[in-house]
Amino acid sequence: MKSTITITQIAQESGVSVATVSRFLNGKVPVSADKKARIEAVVRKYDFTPNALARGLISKRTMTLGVILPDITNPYFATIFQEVQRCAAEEGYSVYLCNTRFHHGDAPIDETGYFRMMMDKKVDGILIIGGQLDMVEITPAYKEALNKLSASLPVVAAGREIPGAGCIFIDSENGSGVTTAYNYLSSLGHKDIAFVGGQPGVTITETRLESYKKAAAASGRGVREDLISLSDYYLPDGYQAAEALISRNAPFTAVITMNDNVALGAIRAFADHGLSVPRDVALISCDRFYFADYTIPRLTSIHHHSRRWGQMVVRTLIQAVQGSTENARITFPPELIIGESCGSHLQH
Amino acid sequence: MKSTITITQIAQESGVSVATVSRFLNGKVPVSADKKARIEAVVRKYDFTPNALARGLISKRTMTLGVILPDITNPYFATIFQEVQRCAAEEGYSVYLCNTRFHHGDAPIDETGYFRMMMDKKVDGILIIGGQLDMVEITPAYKEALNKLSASLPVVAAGREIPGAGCIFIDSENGSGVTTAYNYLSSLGHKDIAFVGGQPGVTITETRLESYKKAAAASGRGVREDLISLSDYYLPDGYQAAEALISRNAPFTAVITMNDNVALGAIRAFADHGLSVPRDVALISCDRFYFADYTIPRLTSIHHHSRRWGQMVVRTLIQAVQGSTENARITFPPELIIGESCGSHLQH
DNA sequence: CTGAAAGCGCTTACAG
DNA sequence: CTGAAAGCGCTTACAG
Repeated sequence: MKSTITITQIAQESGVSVATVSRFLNGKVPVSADKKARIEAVVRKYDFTPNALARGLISKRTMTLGVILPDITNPYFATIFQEVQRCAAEEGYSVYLCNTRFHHGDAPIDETGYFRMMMDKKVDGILIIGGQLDMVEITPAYKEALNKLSASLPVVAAGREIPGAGCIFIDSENGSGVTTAYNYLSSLGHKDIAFVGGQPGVTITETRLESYKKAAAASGRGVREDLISLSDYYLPDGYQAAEALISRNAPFTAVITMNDNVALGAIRAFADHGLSVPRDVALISCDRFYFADYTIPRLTSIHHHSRRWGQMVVRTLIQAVQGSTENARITFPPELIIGESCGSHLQH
Repeated sequence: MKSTITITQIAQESGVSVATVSRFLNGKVPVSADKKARIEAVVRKYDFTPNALARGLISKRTMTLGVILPDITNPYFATIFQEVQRCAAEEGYSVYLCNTRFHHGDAPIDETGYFRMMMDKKVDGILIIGGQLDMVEITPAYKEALNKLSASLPVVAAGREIPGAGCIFIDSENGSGVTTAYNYLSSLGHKDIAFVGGQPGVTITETRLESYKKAAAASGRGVREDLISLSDYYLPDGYQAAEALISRNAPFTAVITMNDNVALGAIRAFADHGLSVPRDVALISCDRFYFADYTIPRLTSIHHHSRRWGQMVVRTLIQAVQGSTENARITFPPELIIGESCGSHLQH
């Protein structure tokens, strides 16, 4: 539309060379006071800022980051992304957001298309959260694409570590939250504790399930497969998984759910089958979402500090972009937030 | 990191000029079959794709869009954004996401900084949803920045129309949903209907409040200011606004809330004050969020079809980018989804 | 159909 | 401190 002004015109009008204008703009090399003043006046007159494309083309830095994640409508990812984008903006970076999963039940689209897109756009670094990365079985095509990606730019991958992929891996989950949840439910007297939600074949689900099984085994009751009802991460999944659990007629008095979406779905299903949480079923969830303090009942859940985690992840990425090899991988211990859904507030 | 391959190298290895490779890559101009084959082989060998920066610099099209919105953790925006990004990706566009509001209670950051960022990055078009745009009082600085922005690239602005700003304005709200909600509550026998949530001074709040007042006036009972309790759009706001309403000791039997976050907060506040929804208070909300079918009680709310709306908005933007002047502004009538929160399922 | 050349708007050695 | 020049990796008239 409007013909935009360029550094050449600024130079002409200021009576200096483009090189000097460039130096003024970048502020690294000293420029004499009088030229500085002249340039500044012209720059201000036109409200000039340099073309980031031209700048990126020659300097090999675009001040641009890419984030690839499954589903921004999932509060877990939204919270992390928001923090990532905020910190990035503070450092002067713009960030692309690429979703790979759009509707509950739909197959996710291929992430590697985004890899290509981001490489072409010459982003300075990429953050991948979950998705194919988090599958227990990685396809060779995905691994190859990831290799290629991380060979050409810094990649921070939040999820399961893939040996030899050349990314900086950050693990967000070690299952300790589930252990805490299990033990807390045990301490309230529960013996038959079910596990609800999460997609089989995904690392985070398997990790949490593993912790659950270990805790169940340690409790002396042993692992009971009929108390495990997997599905996926959304509300309808929680609903269905809870219904499936109920239909088995296996006795249970408590459940651990994969996240707060699943928890809401499960609570709803229980209610529709005449079971009240926490009166009939105690519930503890993972990945505390923003609404957890306001549901009926308030959720008791494991807080994974996703906001702080997002900050840490983006800082790691920016450091990698800026050439640091240091691997500032601080982890935050998950924290049990007591609400009402496990019924402990009813006890004395 | 890895030195990337360029069109020049592809040309050399294929034994053709860079111009021919470029033509092959763009597929617009015919290339002879044998050269095509040779180039194709080399391109495939290196898995070559052109540098989007260089391409954008010369062609003036970056295949990049910018989205500026208040808060991606708000399900309303997340749903819209997701649809925008999906459609954009289908058309080959990458999209930047810029948040302006990060924490409940924090002041939003200045959007005009993002305007600059997006202009520098030479995005092909920008979508602005809400934020300062939606304030009843627009600051001169904002208006000037918006003018400048829309003078240099296509801008689709979802929110209140600002005369002379040069944007394509799309209105998402005419208050008719609130009218529907009010009338429905009336038909259930409610006389004292309150309005809860929403930030004063924001167009969407004022528009809905206006509809509420009109409906109240039309009902014969008149507008009662003590039944209006504004605040903001988040859960804690719904909670506080509901508490404020209760504390006034003005009788009411039903409420209309600004959105489903506010609804959840309000329901929670009512519960904490011994009021059950829908037994003691009937509730209808706006901006149906994804969890509305799973809360206790299930929410009755006005569905604004934000997914379809997002599709329409991004298509309008892409058309504008591609030079269309047509203003494909289809609107979807809001739809009342009956859940349980207004208690109609209890009546016979 | 095709190549040589100009040019997009910058940055950065290089030589003063 | 400063300018002329080369160059980033492409596209696109222009002339065949």
